[in-house]
Amino acid sequence: MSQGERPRAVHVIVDGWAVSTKQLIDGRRQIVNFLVPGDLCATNIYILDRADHALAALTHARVASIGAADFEAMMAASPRIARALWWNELSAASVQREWTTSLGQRNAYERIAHLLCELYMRLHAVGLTQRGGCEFPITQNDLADATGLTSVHVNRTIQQLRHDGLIELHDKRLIPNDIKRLAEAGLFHPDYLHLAPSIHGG
Amino acid sequence: MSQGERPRAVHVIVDGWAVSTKQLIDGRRQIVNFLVPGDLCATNIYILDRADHALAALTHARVASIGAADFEAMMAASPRIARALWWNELSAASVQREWTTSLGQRNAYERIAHLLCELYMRLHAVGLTQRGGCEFPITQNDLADATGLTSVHVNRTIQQLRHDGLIELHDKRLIPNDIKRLAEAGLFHPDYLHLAPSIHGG
DNA sequence: CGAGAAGTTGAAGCGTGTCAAATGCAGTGG
DNA sequence: CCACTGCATTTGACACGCTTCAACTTCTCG
Repeated sequence: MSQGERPRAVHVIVDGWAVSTKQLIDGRRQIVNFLVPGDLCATNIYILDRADHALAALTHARVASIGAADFEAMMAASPRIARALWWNELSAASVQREWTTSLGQRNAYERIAHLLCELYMRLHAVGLTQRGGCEFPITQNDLADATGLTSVHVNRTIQQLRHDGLIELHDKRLIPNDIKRLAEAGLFHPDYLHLAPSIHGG
Repeated sequence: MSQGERPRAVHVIVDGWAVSTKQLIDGRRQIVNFLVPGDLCATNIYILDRADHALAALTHARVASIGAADFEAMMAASPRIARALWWNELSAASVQREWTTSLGQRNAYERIAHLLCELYMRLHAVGLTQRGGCEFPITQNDLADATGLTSVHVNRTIQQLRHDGLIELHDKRLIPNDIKRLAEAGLFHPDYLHLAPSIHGG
């Protein structure tokens, strides 16, 4: 999906990673969210005009699409589903506020620590961590676009995190060696993710 | 409403200004949105656990509250209202993404120009502009907390905007002298606000 | 008329950006 | 199997936007 396009369907990431991005007219690009398996996106089929952000796959990814009509029918048919969709939208908004806060208040080191924490926790919540680590196909360039830093500075900051024993990061895998200290370093507090309630509403 | 509190009601700003803020454990504060008359907030009564952000009045303000039960009844009773509320939530999310982009990609000058543009347009959309200007009760300190800058640098940047003839800002009033150039300076494109459709859905 | 909040100013320092080049690594084709 | 290509990562030197600190001024309002 491209920025400015009229969205036609709701997408669910089945497999793989994707990003949601916004682009300024002069080309600067901001990644506004990472999407991992289980994540919904483009719920804004309700907003009739153009999409304000773009979606792109980071890895080879499988994506399920639900047409607008089906989506609305689903919402109408089951209050339980409607509620779950509300819940999903609201917790996505909460994550977006946390990103705003990160970019506004945290420095490079805290920002990256926080982002790594968030992604690890989100993957953990959907059972996608193994042996204390997780897949991590994000390039330092993408991290730069997500954190509002340059890739050069991202590189230096990651080296610092490694040196401080907080993470291992290589071969597209992230291992938070000391997730507690990583969370402290990033002033990370998982509440904003609103995780845990696998069954919600009713 | 405080961060960490269990939200009880949906609020509507009837009159006056408010802010939605997030605070880090060490005290740093980020303003994640400004709320002007007509704005809804704390729709997250659906998220059962704690509020991830706080609400505070900036000026003397009148606020209407809708209890959770009434709110849900309203949604259930009228698909039209439900749809409007969805629309409201989705466009709020869009604004939040734009803020993320601002903090990540725009420099101080662009950031402030963009924010002033946004607020002016939002006020304009609800008929709260007069003679090419609008009320502007936001202190430079608040602007700093919203843009992730220091108040000192906000001050200098505003002086620059004044000097460049883009705005007048005094006595709690903002006058965008040249809104077109201000928008250009802030790389502002109003699409993300999803304004205009006063009657929506159906 | 006094006191606190908001706005303004100057000088110095630091975090992050910029530019440029080197290195490593995976895929491709000869 | 090796040259070739392109992308991701790493490194160094230098520049600059923004912060910090501290003082001063101007407003607001009881």
